[in-house]
Amino acid sequence: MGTTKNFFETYLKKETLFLDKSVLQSSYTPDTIPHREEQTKQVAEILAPALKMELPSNLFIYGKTGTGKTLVIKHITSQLIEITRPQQVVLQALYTNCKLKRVADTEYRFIAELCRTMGKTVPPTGLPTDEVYKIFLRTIDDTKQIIILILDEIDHLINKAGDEVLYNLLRLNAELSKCRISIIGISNDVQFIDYIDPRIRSSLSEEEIVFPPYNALQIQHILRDRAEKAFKKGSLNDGVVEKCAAYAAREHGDARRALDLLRVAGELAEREGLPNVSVKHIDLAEDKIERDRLVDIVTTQPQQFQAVLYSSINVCAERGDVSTGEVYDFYKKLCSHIGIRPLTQRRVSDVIAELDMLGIINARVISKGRYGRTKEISVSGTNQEKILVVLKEGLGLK
DNA sequence: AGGTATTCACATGAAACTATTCTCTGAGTTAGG
DNA sequence: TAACTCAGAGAATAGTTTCATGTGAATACCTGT
Repeated sequence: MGTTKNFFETYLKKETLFLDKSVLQSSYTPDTIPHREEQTKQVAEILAPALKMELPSNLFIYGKTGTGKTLVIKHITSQLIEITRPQQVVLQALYTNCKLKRVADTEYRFIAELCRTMGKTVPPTGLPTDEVYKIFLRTIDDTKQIIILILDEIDHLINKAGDEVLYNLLRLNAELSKCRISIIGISNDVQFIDYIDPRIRSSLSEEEIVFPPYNALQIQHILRDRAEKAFKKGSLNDGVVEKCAAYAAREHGDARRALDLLRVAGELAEREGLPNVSVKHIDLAEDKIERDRLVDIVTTQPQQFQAVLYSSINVCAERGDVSTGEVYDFYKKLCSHIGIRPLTQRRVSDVIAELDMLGIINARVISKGRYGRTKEISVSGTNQEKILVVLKEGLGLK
């Protein structure tokens, strides 16, 4: 008790490295977006007609994660709304992230989500889908206005729900009398547009803008900008920003990642009670971020997934690369041991594929000729111990 | 030796089934006037 | 008679199971030299 109190007291007294940590968080919106002037201008030009109550073209934006797509769009739409507020032009920007709200991965839920952002309460299930469409229509069509619908990570939505959603959305304008909708799609996947119906494609991407990745220098610039606000003077050693930028540039110029890296490195240094962040903290930070990510994913997996993962790790530890069948055998024994009903091999095969997608294990299909065709499963294990602990916890093993 | 055909051990697909959540509807029930 | 309750029908989703079909290449099996 007393020691905890002491700890808190010294904690409070301890010098912090940060001035304002929130500057490094992904929710932070800077006033200016460096190295995105060109894109900002393009988007502004495309959306400008909305000011005169004309419908802007539909827009499609590509770019890898952390290239500032969302930032630019949010920035511009909020400015647009700011300007229109005193005038009689009514403009609304509806922003939906199709991935973050992982509930919105079917057509029904997606539309329901839109209704909810409009302030309507829609039951999560129980209504026919077109009923929800009607609710949405009625809600937006009661005033003369322009709506800019922003669909972030749209590829996610289409992958799960199919492209009919888009078709219906695009057709919506025909059924509206007072209100007009313009759609902005944002996607990480550059090839995504090739997979959807050409008719939808042409009307959805009347305009296209590509956000190229930042290069190392640009990331350095961004980092320095933010670091100046986030950290106290002189708390970053030489080379820290450079190294952060280099790491992030290696990963297709992801600025968000660079910022995370810097923030976590700062936290680590601070926890050690050091007066400044040094290069080695970047490495530690990268390790920590990866480990946290894995542990987080694993704990949130359903029990069956955990069981399959546990089996994979164990069998792999025993004899290196293994096949689906071997994992399945172990898995069946595990199930009877802990008393859960085993899934079919068909399902386990899918589960393994999904675990592979999550990056927890590696599975690739190989043919061993006469000896069949199977997945070759391996576990790249730098952080296995921690994951195993989590798994045993989740499965109720000693 | 060179060329086909087999064959293994799953992969991959599609459809159908189960369980669950949630709304809506209308019949039956209740309580108050 | 109005208000309330409650079961059942329907809509929708997640997670499987069942059934069916596909598949890459190491081997087995030919064939003709």
